[in-house]
Amino acid sequence: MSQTVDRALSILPLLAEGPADLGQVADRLGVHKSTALRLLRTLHEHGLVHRQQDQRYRLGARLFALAQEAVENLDVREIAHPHLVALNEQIGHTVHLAVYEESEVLYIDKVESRYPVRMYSRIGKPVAITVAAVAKLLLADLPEAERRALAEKLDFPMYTSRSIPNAGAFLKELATVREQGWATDLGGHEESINCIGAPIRGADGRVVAAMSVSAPNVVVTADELLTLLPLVRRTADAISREYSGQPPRQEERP
Amino acid sequence: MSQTVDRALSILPLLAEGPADLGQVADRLGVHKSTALRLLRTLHEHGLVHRQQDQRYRLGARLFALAQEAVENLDVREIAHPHLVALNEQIGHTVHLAVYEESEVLYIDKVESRYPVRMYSRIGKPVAITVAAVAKLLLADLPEAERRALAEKLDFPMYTSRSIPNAGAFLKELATVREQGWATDLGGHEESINCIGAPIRGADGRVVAAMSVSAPNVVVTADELLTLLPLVRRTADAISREYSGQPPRQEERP
DNA sequence: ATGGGCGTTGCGCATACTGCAACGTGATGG
DNA sequence: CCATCACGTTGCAGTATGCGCAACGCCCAT
Repeated sequence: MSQTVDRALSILPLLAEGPADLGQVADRLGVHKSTALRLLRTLHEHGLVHRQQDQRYRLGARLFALAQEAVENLDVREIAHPHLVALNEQIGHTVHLAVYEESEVLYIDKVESRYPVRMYSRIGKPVAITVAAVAKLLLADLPEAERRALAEKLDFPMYTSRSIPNAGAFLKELATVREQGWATDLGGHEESINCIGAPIRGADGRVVAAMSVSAPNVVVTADELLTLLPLVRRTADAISREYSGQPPRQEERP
Repeated sequence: MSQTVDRALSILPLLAEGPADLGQVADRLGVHKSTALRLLRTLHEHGLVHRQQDQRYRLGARLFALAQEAVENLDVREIAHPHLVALNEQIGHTVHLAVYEESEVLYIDKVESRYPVRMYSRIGKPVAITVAAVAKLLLADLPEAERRALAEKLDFPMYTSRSIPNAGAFLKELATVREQGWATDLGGHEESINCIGAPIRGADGRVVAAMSVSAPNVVVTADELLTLLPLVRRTADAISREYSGQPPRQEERP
């Protein structure tokens, strides 16, 4: 690898600790001042480093801009898809991916069950927001005030006898989901269908998407479905890691 | 400046647009593939670049971590102080700097008036949150739900006849402040004291602090104070630019 | 089978980076 | 008030270091 670049990049974590002047940078790099100066100049031209008027250097605005731009251009679906397919191949049931957008939860990807019995859902279609596992996961991560405001606005249709009936019960359920880090929908939308879901998180820990596995009673019981939970959570975590740009753990290739 | 580092850093904005493979990077840099490979490897070792399993490169987790760390280590007060002093020297009145923290607005810096008449305020002391100009500026930037939740919780003491009396009036005032980008307190806290304030924003546009200029009626009338508004706003903008690591505009050295 | 596209490696050459020493400047203190 | 120091900056000569080339291995598609 490149020595020059290596040295230059070593400056960044150093400046992350706090502002430093030329001498300090040169010392900690173990190079001559003039060398450090040239490196800092280059970093400066790219905006990664900012020079304050006491001449000391700190990290620059470009760093934020880059991180932000990268996040905006990140496509959860693209990253998640191979993982979802792999999971589907392993367990056979329908797998969903959903995001929260403007007070709605939308399916953005789906891998169909291998079994003949299928369920009604369509990519781009809003989710039954008061009962679906993915909806619970996404809403559970909202700031408390927003969560409460949204809960007040919602209708709570009784799709089945096990649907969540009102805002109070809903907020309580969200608290549980937030606590445990996974969610279920056991016959709350369609009497005979159960779901288990897990959240996908970005680099900052915020939930950016949620995935779920759905199966009808006739194929597996709710209890059997729940035994798949560790697998689902591991898949979601693997997607989270890859989405946030961290190296994948061993043995977790999709 | 350094050619190698220059090339390496040029890769970052390129990858911010989206994932790219080795060939694309080499082409856009105008260098041989082997060169691009070495640069990418170095970036990779520092975690700034992440390799997904289709072999393409994207920005890595370290970049996000650095950006976040940089934000945390930013000290608004340190950056703002010389600007506040310069403003005080120019206009003579008391200048305040305040931030929002855990449902409170706190003074974190103050430059005393040159005039004998002073006002009561202390660094670290919570601000009269329902009337102070700085409080309005900071609260006006909160997410709508949080703003409303906070307004409901607050008391609205009638310091003077012009104090804001209730949550409704307060939220309306915040909407105005949010709209116009500056705020006043005309005798709302102490009958004879007026304030004008402006927000200080970070790189992402969020309000990170607010500053204000205060003066008693006996020195300048409210109308006279308002003529200083452009100056205050320009100072706040200069601080914002420096805080977010952008180069200062000409003729705006503190 | 066979070709093309891709990432990777080893190597010789010269470019571009390094460290030194000297200079300018602004602050400190005797 | 000048001396001294500390710090950033500049020009330069030597060479370490990064460069492009060409060849290799691999996988996929034809």
